[in-house]
Amino acid sequence: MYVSVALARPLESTLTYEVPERLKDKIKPGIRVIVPLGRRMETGWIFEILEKTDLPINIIKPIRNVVDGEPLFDVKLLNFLRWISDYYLVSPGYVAKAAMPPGIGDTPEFVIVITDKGLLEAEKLEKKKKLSKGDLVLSTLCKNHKMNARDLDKILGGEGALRYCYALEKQGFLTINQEIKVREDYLLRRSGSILSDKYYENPEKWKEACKKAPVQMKIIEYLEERKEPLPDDKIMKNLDISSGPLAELNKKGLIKKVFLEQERETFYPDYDGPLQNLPDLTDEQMAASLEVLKCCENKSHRTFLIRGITGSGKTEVYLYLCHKIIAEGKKALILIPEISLTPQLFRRFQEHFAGRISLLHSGLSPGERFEQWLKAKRGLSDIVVGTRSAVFAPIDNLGLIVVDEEHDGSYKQDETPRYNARDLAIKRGEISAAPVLLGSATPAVESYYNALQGKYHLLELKKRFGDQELPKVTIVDMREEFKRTGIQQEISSLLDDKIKEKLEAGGQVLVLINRRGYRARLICRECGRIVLCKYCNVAMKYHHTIDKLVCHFCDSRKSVSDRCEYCRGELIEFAGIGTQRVEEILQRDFRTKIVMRMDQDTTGSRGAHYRILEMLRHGHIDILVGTQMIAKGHDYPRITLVGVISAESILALPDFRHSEKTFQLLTQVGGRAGRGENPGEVIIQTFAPDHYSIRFAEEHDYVGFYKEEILLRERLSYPPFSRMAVVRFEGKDKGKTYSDAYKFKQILDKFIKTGSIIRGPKSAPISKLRDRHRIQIIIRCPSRSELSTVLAHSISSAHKEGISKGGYIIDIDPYNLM
DNA sequence: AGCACGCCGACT
DNA sequence: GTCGGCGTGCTC
Repeated sequence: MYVSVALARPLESTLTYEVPERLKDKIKPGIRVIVPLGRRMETGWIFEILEKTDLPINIIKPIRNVVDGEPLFDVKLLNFLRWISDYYLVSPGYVAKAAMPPGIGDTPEFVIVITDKGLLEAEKLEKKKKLSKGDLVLSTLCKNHKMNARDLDKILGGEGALRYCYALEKQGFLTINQEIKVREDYLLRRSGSILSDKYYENPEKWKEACKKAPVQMKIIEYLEERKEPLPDDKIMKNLDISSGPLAELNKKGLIKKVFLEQERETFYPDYDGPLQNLPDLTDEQMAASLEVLKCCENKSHRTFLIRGITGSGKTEVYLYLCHKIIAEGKKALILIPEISLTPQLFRRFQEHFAGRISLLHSGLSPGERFEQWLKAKRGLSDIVVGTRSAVFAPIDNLGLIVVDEEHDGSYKQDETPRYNARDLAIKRGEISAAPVLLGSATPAVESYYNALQGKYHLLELKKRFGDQELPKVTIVDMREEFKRTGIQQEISSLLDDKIKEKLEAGGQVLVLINRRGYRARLICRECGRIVLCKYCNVAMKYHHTIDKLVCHFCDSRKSVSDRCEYCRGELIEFAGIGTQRVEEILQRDFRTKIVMRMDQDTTGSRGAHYRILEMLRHGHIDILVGTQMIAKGHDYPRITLVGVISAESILALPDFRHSEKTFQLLTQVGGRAGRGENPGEVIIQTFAPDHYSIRFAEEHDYVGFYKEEILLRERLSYPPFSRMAVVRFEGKDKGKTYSDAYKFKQILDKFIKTGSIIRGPKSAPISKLRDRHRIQIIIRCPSRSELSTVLAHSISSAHKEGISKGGYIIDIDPYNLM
């Protein structure tokens, strides 16, 4: 009997191990095992049980041990993980690791033991005057015969003691073993006590014996009364004692130690109001819901895209559907971009399903997260709400998956395994035969395109809840403003006036600044155009050292002129302005008002987002200045004005989605205005008022925007029209083949099948490949040793590396990397 | 990833 | 010799 085991190492596939007789009945798919890998031990996940194997028998090693009593992943989830591994070309073990709740882990440890021969050798050292590092290791071990590698490092000061140990092991002076400490308790259990049989055999005798120890007596009486095992910490707390007497009773054998299941206090504010039932839906909402339910009846999987304008009440649709599918005994998974930014959504779910929700996100401690994971695993939650990693939540009988704000970039995981939780959600829905709902006011271009193509079913909510009007949007042309005043102002006179007006009327104001404006892009003061790469349509960065503009996508270069090539206007360096600065200006202009700032600096601590938003809600803030984080879906009725400081700033990012992101941000932040009785207004200040992303946002014309953007993408072969492998070949490869070239080729093959695309400047050695296989060539990598570094830093920092030798570099998922 | 092993150059 | 710094190959 064999098993295929996924290991959290960069291996292309699972490895095969033999199952020893003694472990046979403990083996099931989804269970973790400890296996030898090279000279070390690793924890891996059983993916499959195999009757036989084609591998030569002599290379197969046996499983050392079994970690779990029951599978962590069911078969559907395992298939899901396998698919991800294949699709994103990552090691299956990495995927399994990502799907694990944290805090369940195991720590491998090297243990070094000195041999008799080693002891003899160490004696000789005393005569030696100067000791080498190896000698030091030996003499240290002579004092403590058994040590782990970390402690050895500590004593010797520095790292790498193991290296000397290997040499010494060869000489037979010591042995190196590896042990994995498995946490039996999983964090979920804590130690408890119950009176032992020894006590019950003769209680009176023992009570007598404990007379002189009143505290022990107290414990015995307490345990007798309860007749069930009690957690030690609870006993200690309730009787107000320390652990001493408990240990003493244990020593006498009067109590028995047991493991108990951890009960944990809920960590989020509990909702104790009345539970709400089916929400009242508008005709539009009802029509959308029924479409989805129809799909549920047929048990067919289908992906829906709900395009609902801001304030149209997508949440009601989610809630309605959740009620319906729960009534059928099924469960729902709700994915949200970032919990800290959307406390309101979670609260809505609590109002309906309190007590039956699991909440999973990275802001929780490992223990809290594990608790929530376990609750879902045991089927105690009808609803799981969570951020991207919650797409792996252990839910049996899934009846619905919702991806709220599906366009949001935080669904992308940009560390290995790289994935987009939105796409995974669709796949998971397919595997579970559950409908998937993507919801957004501003869908990703790819999603919208998929809907137009009929791949997703498009549902639209065109009316705002309670017949609120969409805010009136006004663009302030900052070039005019500059010409008129002669000075570069942060706040235009119109915005200033409007703030005054709205505050006087008792409203609140949001001011959005995209802080990521660098000084190193060039913008025309006349026409507002930013210098873009002619191949890639992304902003080029100005490099002072070479006095040239460089494209961070294709590395093409361009000399700098003082004048704009379209209108001969003066080119200036694009200067981003900070939130702090704007906060100061506004505070100066509106002395009596309360101005607050919300950005990375002011929301560093846990719960800071929530605090600021609560202040806003309770009216303790008049003007809130912030970065994109203020744009996310909260709903504050008193906000009547939204100001955007420099709408074009995103356009200066080297990102082919810059137009899309601009349109989305403007639409989203504009949607914050006028959620109450008073209509809202939006003032957009910009140097590029004619840019289509800004123009269509002003007109609330999303169809127009998507049309334009899709045309552009088609022309430039960007997603959704291509899948791109990001590959760079630089210089000669000196006849050497890097082992990663193989990997590269694999990926290449994959992309040939899926139809990739080429663009970018010519690069001789690979041009043939490019013509044949249509690959975009982007990153350069000097050598394999820097491959991981370069990958980790992704495109932009790859350019900082000095380039000498040839090499290949790869990163495969365009949605993730880009 | 992380370890083993080999090669090389710097320094006793 | 010894030590440390790369570069490369391999893990059932």
